[in-house]
Amino acid sequence: MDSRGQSAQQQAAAQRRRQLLEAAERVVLRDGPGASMNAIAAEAGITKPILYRHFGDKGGLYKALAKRHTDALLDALRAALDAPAERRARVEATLDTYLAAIEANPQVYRFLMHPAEDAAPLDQSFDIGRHSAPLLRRLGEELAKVIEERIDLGPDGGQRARIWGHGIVGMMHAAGDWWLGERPCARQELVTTMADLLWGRLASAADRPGGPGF
Amino acid sequence: MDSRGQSAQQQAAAQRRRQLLEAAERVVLRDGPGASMNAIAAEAGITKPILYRHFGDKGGLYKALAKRHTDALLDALRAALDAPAERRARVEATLDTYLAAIEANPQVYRFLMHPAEDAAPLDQSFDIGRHSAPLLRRLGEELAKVIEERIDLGPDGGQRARIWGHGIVGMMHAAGDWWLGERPCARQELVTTMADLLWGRLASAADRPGGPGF
DNA sequence: AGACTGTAGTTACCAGTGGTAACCAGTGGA
DNA sequence: TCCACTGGTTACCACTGGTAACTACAGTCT
Repeated sequence: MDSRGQSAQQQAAAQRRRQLLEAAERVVLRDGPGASMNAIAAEAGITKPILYRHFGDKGGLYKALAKRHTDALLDALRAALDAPAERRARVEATLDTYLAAIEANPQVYRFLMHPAEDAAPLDQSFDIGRHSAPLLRRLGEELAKVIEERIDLGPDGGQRARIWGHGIVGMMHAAGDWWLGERPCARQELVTTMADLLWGRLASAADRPGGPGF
Repeated sequence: MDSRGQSAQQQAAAQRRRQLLEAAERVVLRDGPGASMNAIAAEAGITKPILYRHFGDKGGLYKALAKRHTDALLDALRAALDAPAERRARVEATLDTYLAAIEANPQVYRFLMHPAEDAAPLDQSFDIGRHSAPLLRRLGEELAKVIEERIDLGPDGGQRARIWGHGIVGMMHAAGDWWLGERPCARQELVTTMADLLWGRLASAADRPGGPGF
């Protein structure tokens, strides 16, 4: 074996795989998540069966395609989360990083959030959320880990941290999705307002005069 | 026209439509969101084309199917939101209502959240989130309305209310989805912990000893 | 040289999907 | 009796994901 522990053939195969993934990405960006395997193969200058040899099935291709972006996003978020600053600043930086990413290329993140409903016809077992949004799950778990490591939440803190992790990620995602569709305000304002929500301003805000509180 | 403003024929058609929807619901609950039009038609004891006469296309059927459940859920949530109690109690009641609903029949809500990626092949315009989760959008807007009506958020309060509305709904959804998959704790604990998050406990919690704060 | 093996690539196909055109049968009214 | 209408059907279309069977060319061993 050579210095990297793989033969020249394996290396060539890996490079080919990268080329195919790039072609697939071009097509998905152009045609949306419903892009067909035929279209992807054509873009790569080949035909379907070799795609299947490399990636098994469409899910495999999409998973490989997703991995690169999720890893990149996760790295960026971890960096924001680990920056040397006080808690509020970190939260805002993390939110802003996420929003900047989805703003930069929305198609990619639409694809990541809704990756190919497969729905095996004979699968009796009900698998809610397994294919729904793996990226969100990963983000939630990751955030939960950071929260648990850094904040003292008393007994059962692990449980609380996970709930908060998934909850905050969901908040970020839903608000970001809505914002991206309507663009009702600047990114900074969205970030500040969401951080305010996490800082308890919903609880401390005054009732509107003349009605029962929310 | 008769007392309800429709002929007997129209009335019969509406009833037929209801029957078809019930059959469709049975199939979707059994086979998941990927259920085929053929299967639905067979369950209703008929064949495809009359489904298309009634609902136009699959999206139409699914939209009609979704409407009933979303309306029911929205009503329940509005009731919890409007109950005569203090703010915290209302928030908890609303969260609990949502979680109880998705717990009661998860399949229905999985269907509502991911209703049939259509992705018209020639649609160049990028429509992030338009088909992704109409129910979540509706919930977000609804909550935003309630927040705006009842809480004084100063100038630009409408904007803030919408951000919070979508954010809170996203939090509720993501945490609920995760919880439903793993069932790591009782519903009540999830509700309390999420409400704590909204009440600013993330901001007020102490750092873990020996590290920079989150 | 010549045979053997493995791999990239092809064509041609399969079952099943959403969707539609054309037709058939019964029913009420002129 | 003939006409329009309506619920329903069969038979099809283009296309999808996925696969089997084949060709063509690389390298290797005898």
